[in-house]
Amino acid sequence: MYTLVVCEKPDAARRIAQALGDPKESKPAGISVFDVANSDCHYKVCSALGHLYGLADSTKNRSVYPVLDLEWAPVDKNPRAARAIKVISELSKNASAFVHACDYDQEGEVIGHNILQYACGGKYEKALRAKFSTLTDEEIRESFASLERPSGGLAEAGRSRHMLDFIYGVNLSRALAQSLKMASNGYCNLSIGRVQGPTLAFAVDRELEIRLHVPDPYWTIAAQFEKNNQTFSAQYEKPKVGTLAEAKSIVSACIGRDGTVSDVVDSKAVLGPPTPFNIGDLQREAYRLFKLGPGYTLAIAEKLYLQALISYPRTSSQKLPPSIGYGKIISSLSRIGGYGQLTSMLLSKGRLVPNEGRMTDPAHPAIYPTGVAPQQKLSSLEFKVYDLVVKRFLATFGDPAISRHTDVSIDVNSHTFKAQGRSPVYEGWMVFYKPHVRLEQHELPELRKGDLVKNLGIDMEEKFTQPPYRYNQASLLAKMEQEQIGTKATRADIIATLFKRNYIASSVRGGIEVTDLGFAVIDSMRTFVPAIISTSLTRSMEEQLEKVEQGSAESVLVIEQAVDKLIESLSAFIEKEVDIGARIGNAASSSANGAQAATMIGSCPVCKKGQLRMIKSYKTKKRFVGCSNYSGGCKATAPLPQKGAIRVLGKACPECGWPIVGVVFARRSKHWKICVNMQCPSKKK
DNA sequence: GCAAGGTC
Repeated sequence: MYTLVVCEKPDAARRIAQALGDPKESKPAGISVFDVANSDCHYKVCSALGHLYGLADSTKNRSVYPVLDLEWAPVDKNPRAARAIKVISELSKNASAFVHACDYDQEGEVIGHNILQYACGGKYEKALRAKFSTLTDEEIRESFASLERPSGGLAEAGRSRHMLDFIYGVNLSRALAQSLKMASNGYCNLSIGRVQGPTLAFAVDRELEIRLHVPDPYWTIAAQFEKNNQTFSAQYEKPKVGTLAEAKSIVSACIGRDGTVSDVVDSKAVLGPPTPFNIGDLQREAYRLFKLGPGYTLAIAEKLYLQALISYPRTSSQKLPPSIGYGKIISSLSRIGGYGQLTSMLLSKGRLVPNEGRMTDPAHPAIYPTGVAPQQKLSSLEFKVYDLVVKRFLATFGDPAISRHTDVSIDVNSHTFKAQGRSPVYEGWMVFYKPHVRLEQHELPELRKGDLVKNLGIDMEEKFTQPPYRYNQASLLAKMEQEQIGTKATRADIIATLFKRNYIASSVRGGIEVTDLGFAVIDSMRTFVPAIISTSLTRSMEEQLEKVEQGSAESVLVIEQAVDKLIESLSAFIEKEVDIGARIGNAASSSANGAQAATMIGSCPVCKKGQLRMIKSYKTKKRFVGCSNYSGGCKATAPLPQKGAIRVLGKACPECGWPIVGVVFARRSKHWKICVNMQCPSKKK
């Protein structure tokens, strides 16, 4: 007889088995099972692959809604998960006891609960719960020494969360699709949900801010001074001068007059080392440095993890417990090409203390390199991410960096100008994080209070207040983190879904633009189901589920209440269904033919009415030329080269009348001028 | 061809 230990993922099963003793691994149906026999107990440690059970629609018909009758069923489309269920189910038959050892959080509780209930024959309440905050040997042993009955409330809250998300998400998504069908018999893959809604709304709100932005003029004034044959510049004390008259009067008061140093303040700025990466930090940094999308970064990190080069990446922790063995990892890294010099600096430093962040994770520490040397050659992007993880890890052990700041005030005819000097004193941790960071260096001449400085010139410049920046993938993900919607494992996916739905699109500079379709969806939801595009739905859901967890609310009632509200919203929605569908249909077609991304390149020689525009196809993501009179029946199109920047030259081809565009490549190695018309007689020559 | 959440 043995105790069956159910874990959330294979990696966790392996660590738990190792912490419990000396495991023997077997692989029935390709699923790892670890056998650990001690003097006093015998464990079989097995593992799920995340959720093995999910909610299923009992009607099985996607055009029917509302669907409120849900059941838990094995996840389909994942043969490995199906095999895991089979293996666990088989192992449960001869088990005398059960330990629920999934991640100690709400989803982990659900994963283990469902396996114990559905695969092990209703063993959840009889099982014991292992509670750990990270998978270190000590914590695992401690958790197994103090096993308790599981909290049914936590599982109930988690299962209700699945229900609520399904009920809102699936039904509203179907309502959107159905409205389109009622209006035009069209079909478009539409969706909305508790996280998609607010995320799209963030982008919409930003888009509106940008559209409503009125540029306000202001003036900046800069002065050039000289001292001891060294020139330096200083800014007027007010960084923005509001009127032209004021700016002019300042310039005319100061022009040609030398200045006097009225104040010199020396200070030391200390910049502490960074915290170790959690997945969000890594995604943001990889975007900042390499312009890698968060989903891509996650995929690369997983690959590195599967090659044992880095620790488990899907973590929210910014902690590095000593049990991972700092010294051992750092000395192993010293044997991997290029890190020797950095690691020896750290190893000679004596005590190693990482600068940990505030965030924690129920199962894993922050992301760190394992010290294992890459067995196969990494692709250039894989290497970049790996190298970033290594350098970040090393940097967290570094000393604070120190920089000297010199802030100088210069008086010119009773006007004050400010100059700032920055000089590095001590690089500290930045040495490990090169080339991704460096101390600012900006020298000023030696200046003392009372010194005279020669005025070499004063310039004013008119500027305009800028609209806020568009979100990019990294900043939208950061906004989701800030607003606490989605999870570390799903945020990148949610953004990818919004792209896939054509709700948002990437502009040339990486900014996220909202398409007409995105606007139409948000508009309809704002009118009929405002809760679904607001973060307050997540907040109130969390509150309700907290009560379910504590046992002070019935999950059935919480779900019923949500259903009532949804039905109310849906009936109002259905009344206006045709109008909504028409609006969405129009928006979908304008998004699909790329009306937003159009750049005019010349007049259309075919219909002689429209303008030829450069369009990015939302389907193929490729650019091409199309006529603005497309809806009026002009089908003039032409392909474009997919690489290089297209320059609008405003010239028509003398042979055929189609526009000629320039194609410029980044390194200026090539430069073409081409007629876009594929059938142009000039091409036959 | 619908959510969000796990994980591979």
